[in-house]
Amino acid sequence: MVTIISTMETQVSNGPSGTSLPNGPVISTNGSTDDSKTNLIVNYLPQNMTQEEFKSLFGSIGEIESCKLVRDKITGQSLGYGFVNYVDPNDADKAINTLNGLKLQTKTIKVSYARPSSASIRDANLYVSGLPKTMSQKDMEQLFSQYGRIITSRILVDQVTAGISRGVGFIRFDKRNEAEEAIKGLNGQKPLGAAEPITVKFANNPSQKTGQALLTQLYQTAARRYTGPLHHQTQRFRLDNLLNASYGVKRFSPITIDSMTSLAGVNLTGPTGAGWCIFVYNLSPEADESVLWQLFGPFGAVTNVKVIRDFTTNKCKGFGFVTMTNYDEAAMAIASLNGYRLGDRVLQVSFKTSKQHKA
DNA sequence: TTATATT
Repeated sequence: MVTIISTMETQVSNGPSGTSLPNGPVISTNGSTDDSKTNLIVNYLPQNMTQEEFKSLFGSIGEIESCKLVRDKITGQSLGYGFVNYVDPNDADKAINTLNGLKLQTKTIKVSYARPSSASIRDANLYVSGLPKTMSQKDMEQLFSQYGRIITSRILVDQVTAGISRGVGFIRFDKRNEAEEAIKGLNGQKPLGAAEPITVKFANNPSQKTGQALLTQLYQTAARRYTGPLHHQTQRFRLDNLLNASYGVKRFSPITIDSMTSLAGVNLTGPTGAGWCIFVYNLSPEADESVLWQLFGPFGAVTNVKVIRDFTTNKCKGFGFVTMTNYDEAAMAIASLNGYRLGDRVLQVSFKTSKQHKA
C-alpha cells in the first residue's frame, strides 16, 4: 500500500493587475473599489484553523479591511483557504513577504494577490493521470502551458520512496476555457517519448461532494474527536520530527510532558475565555509576531500571539504571549519549546502565572 | 491510485 505523505508543487505568484498606483484605497471612475493591491488569497491553511486565528495572524501585519476563512456551505468545514483585504497596499505586500511560506502544523501556507473574482476562473482545475514517472513538474507545466496561464501545478509523490512520482497530478489554469482546451488537446495523448497516453479531465470539486462522501467525512471528523491522546512517547517522537523538519534549530534541554503536567496544576492562570495563555521569555529585540506563530502553530490551535515592545524604540522587550485553545496542545508546545534554542537564545516557555501577571 | 485557489 502506498501512503501519500507529500506532494511537490510549483506556485505561480499572482501579481497585482495594472500599473503601480499611489497607496491607499483606489476608487475607480465607476465608483467600485479596486482591491487588486490590497486583497490577498491565502492557501494551504491548516484544517482546524478558525476565522479568529486567521484574522489574528494576518491582523498582526496591519489593519484589515475585511477577511474571510472560506468554509463548506454544508458541513461548515474549512476549505483550507481564505481572503484578506488590507486597508493599505503596503501591508498586503508585507503580508506576502513575511507570511508566505509560513509553516503552520503540517501545512506551508501560500499568500498571494487574489485575482479579480469572476465566473471564468472557476472550475479551471484539471486532474491528470498516467503521467510517466520520470516526468517532472516542470515538464508537465511545459506540456500544459501551451493552453494558457498555469496558476498551480502539482505532481503527487510517495514519500516512502523518497518522493517518486505517482504519475498523477493537478493543473490549475487561470481560465476555465484554457482548461477545456487542454483537455481537448492532451487527453488520451502520449507526451513525447511516453509509452502510455495520459488522462486529462476536470478535477473533482470539493463543493460537489456526493452525499456518501459527506457522510464519510462527517464520520471521520467525529471519530477523530473521540480518539484519545496518543501515547506520550509517540507524541514526542512526532513533535521532534515536526520541529526538525520545520526549523533549523537544535533541541536543548528537553523536558517531559509529565513534568509539565505536574507543574501545570499549581500556578496556572487557567483558561481565560479564549484559551491558555503562554509566557515566552528571552526573545530577541527583533522578534515579531510571525516568529511566535511559527514556533507555536505546529502544536495546534493558536488564537493569538503578542510580542511586548518598548513604547519608544518599538523593539521587543524580550518576551511575549501566546494563547492556545487546547490544554493538551499548549502543554505539548511548552514541553517542547521550553529550553528551545532559537538562534543564540534559549527560550523559557511556561504557562502564564498570576505572579508573572503582576510583574 | 484525485489534493484542494475565487469570497
